[in-house]
Amino acid sequence: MTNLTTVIERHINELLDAESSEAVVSLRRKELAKSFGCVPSQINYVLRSRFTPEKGYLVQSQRGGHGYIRIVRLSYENPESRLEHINEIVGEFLSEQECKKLLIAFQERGLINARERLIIEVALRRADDLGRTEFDLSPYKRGVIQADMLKRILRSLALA
Amino acid sequence: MTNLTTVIERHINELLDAESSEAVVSLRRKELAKSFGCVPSQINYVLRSRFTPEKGYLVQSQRGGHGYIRIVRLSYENPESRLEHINEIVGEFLSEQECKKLLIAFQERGLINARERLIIEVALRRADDLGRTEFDLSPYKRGVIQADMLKRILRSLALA
DNA sequence: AATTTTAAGGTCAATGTTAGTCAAGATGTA
DNA sequence: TACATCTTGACTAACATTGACCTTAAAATT
Repeated sequence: MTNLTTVIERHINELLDAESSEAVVSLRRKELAKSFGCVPSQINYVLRSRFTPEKGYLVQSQRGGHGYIRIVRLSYENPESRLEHINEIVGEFLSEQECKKLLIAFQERGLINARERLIIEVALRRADDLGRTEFDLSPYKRGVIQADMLKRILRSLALA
Repeated sequence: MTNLTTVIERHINELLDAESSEAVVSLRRKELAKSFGCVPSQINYVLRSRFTPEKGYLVQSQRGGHGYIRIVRLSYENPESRLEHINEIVGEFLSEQECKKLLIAFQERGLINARERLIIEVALRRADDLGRTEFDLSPYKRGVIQADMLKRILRSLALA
């Protein structure tokens, strides 16, 4: 028994997979909620928590009569857009938890595999540990170093 | 009478061994703790001390309803068994050039691939750069840090 | 054309259910 | 003894679900 949010997430992903060309899907919030037996705002929660930019999605919507929710799965095919995307989602500072989340998301998107994730986690952990135990850096400064190192690694992969 | 942490560690490893294909296991923290008659946070201690990326494990978790802890084992072989060999090859100190040579050799032996080598090079170079520009470390000290980080990464991959 | 009605979607706060953190104390070990 | 490792529990943070109330856009009416 998995949670509803994940079930709805999978359903939307199936719809996207079925779109051979564009990977865009349009939904009616109320209908989707009804078919899963939940309140409409649950759909917003699914979108907010699962179809985020760092997971590679764009969400557009319109209210009123003939309203809709449109979900786009972005591909970032050319190196330029991948670099831009990486800079955008990693940002200037990353906590250890945020780092892990991002790496998991990247693995789920197929941008890195498990071994690569392992290497990156070990390197970042060591850098963080050195910063804490050897150089007495503040959590913020360490977060900046982590974000910086992660960006460099991801950028090098994006161009490879 | 061995300690609880080790007992729980063995239990999780048995669960991983039972997974024939992918060594992945999902747990409920509270249930596991209950079955061993300990507080839930003991499970976190087991994970933090025994299932680290340095030992070849990746841990993901989710809180809230239907929460879980998922453990992935990437290297079956106990990294400790090959530790001396890695220590011997890498040594206590590594110049940037020696690093590159070593990584190329590893790639040629098929122990890592081009992407993995790239990740490692970027991480080591960044660590070296930080040591030089931010902390004014001597070349020797930086070489020690590089060697240390490389050894940790190689151990995590349980390379030959 | 302006106003009202209707039909969408959005926001937010309350609640319940997990897991994580941290530090103090207990136990084991050199 | 001194140091490291283990154990515990109080407190914190994150995630999921729900519903009351808000905003927007199109259609209908005046």
